[in-house]
Amino acid sequence: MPAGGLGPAGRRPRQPQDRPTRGRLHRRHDRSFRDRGTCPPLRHQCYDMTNFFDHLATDLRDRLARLAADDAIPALPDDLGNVVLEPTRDPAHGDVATNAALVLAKTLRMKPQDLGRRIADAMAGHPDVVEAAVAGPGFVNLRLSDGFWRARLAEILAAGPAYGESAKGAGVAVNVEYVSANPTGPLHVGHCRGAVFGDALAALLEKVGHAVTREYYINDAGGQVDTLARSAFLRYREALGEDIGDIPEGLYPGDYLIPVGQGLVEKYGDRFRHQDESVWLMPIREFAIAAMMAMVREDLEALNIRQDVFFSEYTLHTSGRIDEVLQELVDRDLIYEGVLEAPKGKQPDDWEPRPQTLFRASQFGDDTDRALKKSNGAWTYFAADIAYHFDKYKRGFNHQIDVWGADHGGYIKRMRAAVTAISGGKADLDVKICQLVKLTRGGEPVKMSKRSGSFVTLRDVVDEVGRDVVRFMMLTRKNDAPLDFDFDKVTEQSKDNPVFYVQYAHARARSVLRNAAAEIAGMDLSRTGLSAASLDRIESADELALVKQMAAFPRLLEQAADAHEPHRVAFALYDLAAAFHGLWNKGKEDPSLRFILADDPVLTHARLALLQAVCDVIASGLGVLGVTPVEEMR
RNA sequence: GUCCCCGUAGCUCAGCAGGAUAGAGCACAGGAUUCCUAAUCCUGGGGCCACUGGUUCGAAUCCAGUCGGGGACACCA
Repeated sequence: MPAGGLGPAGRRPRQPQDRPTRGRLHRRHDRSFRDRGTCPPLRHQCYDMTNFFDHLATDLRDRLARLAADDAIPALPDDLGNVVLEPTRDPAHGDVATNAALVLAKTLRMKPQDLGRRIADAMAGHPDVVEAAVAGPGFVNLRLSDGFWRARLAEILAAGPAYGESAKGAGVAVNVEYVSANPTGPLHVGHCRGAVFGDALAALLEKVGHAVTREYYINDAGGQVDTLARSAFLRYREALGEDIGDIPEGLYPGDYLIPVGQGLVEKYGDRFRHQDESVWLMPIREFAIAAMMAMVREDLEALNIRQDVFFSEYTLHTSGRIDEVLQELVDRDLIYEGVLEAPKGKQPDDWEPRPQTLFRASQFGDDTDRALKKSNGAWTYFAADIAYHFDKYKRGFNHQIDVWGADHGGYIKRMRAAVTAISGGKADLDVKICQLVKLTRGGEPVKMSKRSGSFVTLRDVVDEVGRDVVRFMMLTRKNDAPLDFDFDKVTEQSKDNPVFYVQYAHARARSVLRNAAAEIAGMDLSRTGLSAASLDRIESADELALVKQMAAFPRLLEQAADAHEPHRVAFALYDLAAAFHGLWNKGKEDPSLRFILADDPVLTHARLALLQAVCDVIASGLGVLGVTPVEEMR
């Protein structure tokens, strides 16, 4: 959809984000993923080797069951759903804590403190637990042995940048549909955010074991592509030597259509020049859409995005698929002819009560029923979208995510309603909304682009600041929060700039490893060599804190994936970078904390292993975001 | 009028499935460099988590309502 007043005459220009992305919202209480039925009540039961919280949680549950079996505590309830084992916020409370005693106290009719003491005693039997204590209102705090943490460090080194991959998703198929911009012009910044978000989310879901399909819905039916065809026809006449003057209101003025006009001349000569629109509209439309989609793919390629499926809306109309799915809804009495009430408040001037073909969306949580046919008899966009989501369902996607622009928020309920209806409640749809990107340069708003005729294109941004910067920056805010993007700031080499900050941490660590290789002869700095280092020499509190932080990374990935929030990965990397920079600078005050110690090659080797692990975790996280870790800053 | 999102430090924002004393950056004040990149780090002041009620062992977090900001509201895509 065009931005900046290019919409069909008489309509309010749409937001820069026409109908871009689409996706799935999964509010915290939306339990679609959690209730897959594959996990027993206690959280994170389906565990993976790298998420040690799972191991401990399993162990906790076993020990609770044993306590009950030994009559040390009353019988447990079936559902331990609220019992969690999580990292402590304050290191003074140990490494991990469980609320088991607080949650179970009431049903077991015990005082939280008493229950907590039994749990603590039981957990003290775990070989890695060096301290188990009841604290506060009844938390059980556990401190884990240094050896336990060193084992996690070894795991990171063994996994490398693959660290954090898990089987939690169990190969369950998820369809992520994103970008889905109308094929009427180049992608703009709004699409850019949705593109990066969707792609990172897809990668995140893959990382935790889902079978992900990345998809793009081509809106190649309807009035906008006709407008595109007319705009291309104008450029066609121009390519034939006509002076077309200014582009009339209502047509797309962008320069990007000039080569399309030339291409049309190459293909068709002057055959259409004096023909009626009814003759040239379809062939030119087809040609122009193909050209636009080629351009869109190039733009996405610039961000390293390659989607698996490009699905044409037009084919839904021509293949009878819409009639097919709607017939199913008719059979279930979910479609009727009726008259909608006029919306209150802002009423359209041309409103007239009229019988329409309506879908009973209100039976599935929508605010009102929704129209499926336009006044001219054609299907509405929504009707086609139902068929599209039905198609996805039939292709085996019980879990669907759409990533959309902010202006499509009002469309979410009906689409979710439709997915529920067409799947008989078997499929879920989460729609993720991406808020606007505010582009600035030195604080001043940036709005125009020559190439597009109005909006700043995705290409403008990527070409100027680079793919990695764009990708990272787009994820430094939660998707539903507006994002400021300042051309000057994002390329600045300072702590202000999170991209730089994280990349610098990686580069710094790599730099030490390179220097070590040059300075210290005979040390094996290969991954296997570092894995064989004497990790028991990692013993300072700061170093172990860094290890603990990295060991929490797989869990963070799982949680970010469950919440469909890839931005959490970006924030985690920032935190890890901060911890690393902090450790680094301690070496300035206290030289014994430096990584390279000429007089202690064994300790040096161990610390270099730690350094390699930092690189691995950063690389792992950046990999999810689609950002390349750098070896050095330039 | 209805629906959705948002409201946390002066500013921009995190806050992990309800958890213990609410965090970071910027800005402000002070400090650290014979050193593996000071492109960094450390310390400090700063908070009615918009408001009111509710749920409970416990609420910034969940629920209801109020106020304030943004967005969307037949047939467009």
